Amino acid sequence: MGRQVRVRVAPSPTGDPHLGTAYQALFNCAFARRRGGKFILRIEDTDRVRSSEESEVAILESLRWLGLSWDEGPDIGGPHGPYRQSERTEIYRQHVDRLLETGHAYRCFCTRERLEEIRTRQGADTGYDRHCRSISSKESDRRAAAGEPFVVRMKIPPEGQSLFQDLLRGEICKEWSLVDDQIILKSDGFPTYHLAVVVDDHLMGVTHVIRGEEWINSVPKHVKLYEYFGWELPVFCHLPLLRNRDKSKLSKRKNPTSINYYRQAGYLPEALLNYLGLMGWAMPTGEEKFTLEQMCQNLELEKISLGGPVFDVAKLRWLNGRYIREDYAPEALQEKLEEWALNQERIGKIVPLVQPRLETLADWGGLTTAFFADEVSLAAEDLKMKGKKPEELAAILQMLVWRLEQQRDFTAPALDALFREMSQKFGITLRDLTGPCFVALSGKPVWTPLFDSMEILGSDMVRMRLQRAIEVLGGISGKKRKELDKQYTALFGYRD
RNA sequence: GGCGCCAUCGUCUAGGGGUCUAGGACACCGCCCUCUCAAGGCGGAGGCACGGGUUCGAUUCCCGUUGGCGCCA
Repeated sequence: MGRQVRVRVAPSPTGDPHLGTAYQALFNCAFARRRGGKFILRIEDTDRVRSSEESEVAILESLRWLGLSWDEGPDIGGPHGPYRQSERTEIYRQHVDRLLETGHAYRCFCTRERLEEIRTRQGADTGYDRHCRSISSKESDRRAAAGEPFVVRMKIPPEGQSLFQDLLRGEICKEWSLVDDQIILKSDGFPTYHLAVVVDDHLMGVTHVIRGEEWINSVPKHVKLYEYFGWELPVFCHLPLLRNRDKSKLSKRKNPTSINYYRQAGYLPEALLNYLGLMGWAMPTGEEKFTLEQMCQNLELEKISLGGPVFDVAKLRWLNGRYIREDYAPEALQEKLEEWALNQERIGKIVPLVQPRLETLADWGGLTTAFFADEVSLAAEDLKMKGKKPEELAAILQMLVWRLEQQRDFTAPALDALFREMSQKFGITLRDLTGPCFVALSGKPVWTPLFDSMEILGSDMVRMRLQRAIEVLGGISGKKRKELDKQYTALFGYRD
């Protein structure tokens, strides 16, 4: 039992802080503590287009809110930094050079056109044809020096099979002939996930790679890289994926996945974390309510069950209720409520919005419930847009949700501009567009000013309520969604 | 489509060759408590996907089928 246990969670800062990240973080963190090891937080921001600092900040913030803490990370540093992949490009480049020198990797100069041609010619099943693998290193150096753009690919054995052990699943076997010569360095000089994860995990001394099941298929490549570098393998442990009610991978279309949403919706961090701990795992006693501390004392990775657990909000609500009932004296609960939303700051923002609409002070209650609620009750007949059928309205709302997902500045003036732009592009009036939004967000056609109200509600709650309105309108089929996606791209550019 | 992973009540799970008449929790239903509703207590309905092996005996082990999910395209 030589080395100290070191584990990590490695989120990509490309969007809202996701429940899945919290889930992985929880099991990694608990395992590290159980074994007296270290838990590392690393930011995987090699996707320069999609990564943002706001997202990174939001992720760290929400993990902290949940009560998770890490021993090393971009915010607190540590002996194996930097902990942000974008700051480690030089390290990756050196490692790629090393593979190039030892002949385990090669430069690929193929153009996008050529790659597409291969794809159409060979059909979907086979990947890259290894065309550039035969270029001599002298020739390769010359072309690179001449400034020709290239990516670097790792060499995969043409035949045989890859065998590796997964802590939970035992031996896993995969034919090499089915594995592509994976790109490890992109043309922009940034590494791909596969290289970065291996280099970082090794350099950071990671002993156990505990992550989502979605990565199982890429383990052979990783194992090969460890071999090429001559490094000791970590233990691989692939956890099941959180699921929607229909068993598909948890997604924001079908469930709120943003941790911020749960915070806004009045869930307690300890309850949410506890609930995540119930996904795939159970206390030896069977007790369902437990603290992070108790989980740390009892976690056995081997006991994790592998069927993908469905994230069931109803049970989360019940657990949350137990915490509220059992762990808070009325005074403490009052403090919680203040911390949540019943505070001067939030109420101070709402007062000016309702003042023109109050005839008595008591009108406050009816006018402001939507600010202190999770879902609002919706009547389908109130959700309508002049001259549009329900499914057309649903489509417009869907594109609005997509547009809002990309909106970082969620202040009233910015939302004002966004709505004007959208209504113009849809060829409808601003009023046409805002009408159904009042209903979707407040449950009623009449409310406080939309953009200011949206700012107060926050992006996560707004999107969740719009999403729900779309469902009330009958939802959007898979086929329709694809069409909409195209239409959206034409109007607003790529999303995600 | 190819490959990989997975499979206990609707959902989360316990169990793992005989103790299983398969245990608990959420949700559901009924009763009790009670000024209502919750909460709480008691009870009910509800599950080992299917087919072959192995075995004296499989829900538990092996193989196949089916189904689900994921990854790649």
